[in-house]
Amino acid sequence: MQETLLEPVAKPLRLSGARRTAILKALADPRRFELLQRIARAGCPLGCAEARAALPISAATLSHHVKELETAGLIQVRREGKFHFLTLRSGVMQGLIAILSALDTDHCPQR
Amino acid sequence: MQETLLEPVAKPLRLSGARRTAILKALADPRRFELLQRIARAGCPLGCAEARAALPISAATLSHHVKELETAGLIQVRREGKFHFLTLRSGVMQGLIAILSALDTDHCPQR
DNA sequence: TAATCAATTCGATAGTTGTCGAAATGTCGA
DNA sequence: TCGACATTTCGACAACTATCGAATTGATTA
Repeated sequence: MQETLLEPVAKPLRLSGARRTAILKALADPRRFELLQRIARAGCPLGCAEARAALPISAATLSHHVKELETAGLIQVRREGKFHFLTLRSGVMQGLIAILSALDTDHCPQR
Repeated sequence: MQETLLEPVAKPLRLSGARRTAILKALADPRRFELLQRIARAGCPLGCAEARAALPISAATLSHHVKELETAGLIQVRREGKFHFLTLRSGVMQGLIAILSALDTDHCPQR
């Protein structure tokens, strides 16, 4: 791995089938999606307190969703003492988009 | 990526939040995803018999998945007498990709 | 009309998941 | 060390979903 760290936009990652499914499942929950949108719009590292204020869910549930997003590799969690900060991992999203595009571009000449 | 002239790719649809969730849920099942890939690669209208041969599931389960994909608007089912033929609705996928791209392009300057 | 085949619906079941409150863990400041 | 605060884990529960076999609907053909 070389110079990827400060890149705002990473290259599309190659995703396995299992990973693809995990990501799609993570995205398929409206609260998690909302959370991702907040993170994307936040100027970036989003504190959990802000996240919680944005979503009408308990701390336990938020923790659950954050873990799902982290496990799927969609976000990165920077843990600084008491607080956690959430950022997107953009290469993953690009990888997913690449897969979805392939579904579309193989389009048929309609019989 | 070169801009395409030959493909019957539709314009991206604008998707509501509920629709987006329905689509992501539909995509998040591995069998449904596999089915979509088959349809995409098939040269197009895919018969249910072929679909069934490709997936290790019962007719009842296939019927269930086809309905899910149809309800989400990802595929169109042309019913001709005894047989049904499946085709992609490509505008929907483009719409989803547009939404997912938005998640990514708002990327932060990694403070 | 009867038999046959494709697909759907029904009913049941097992597994998954979103949610919470309560308890536990971990961090920081006084 | 103590207490306040942030987050996680635990245990439980309700809702949802993928799956199947059996029964059903609907179309084609003998």
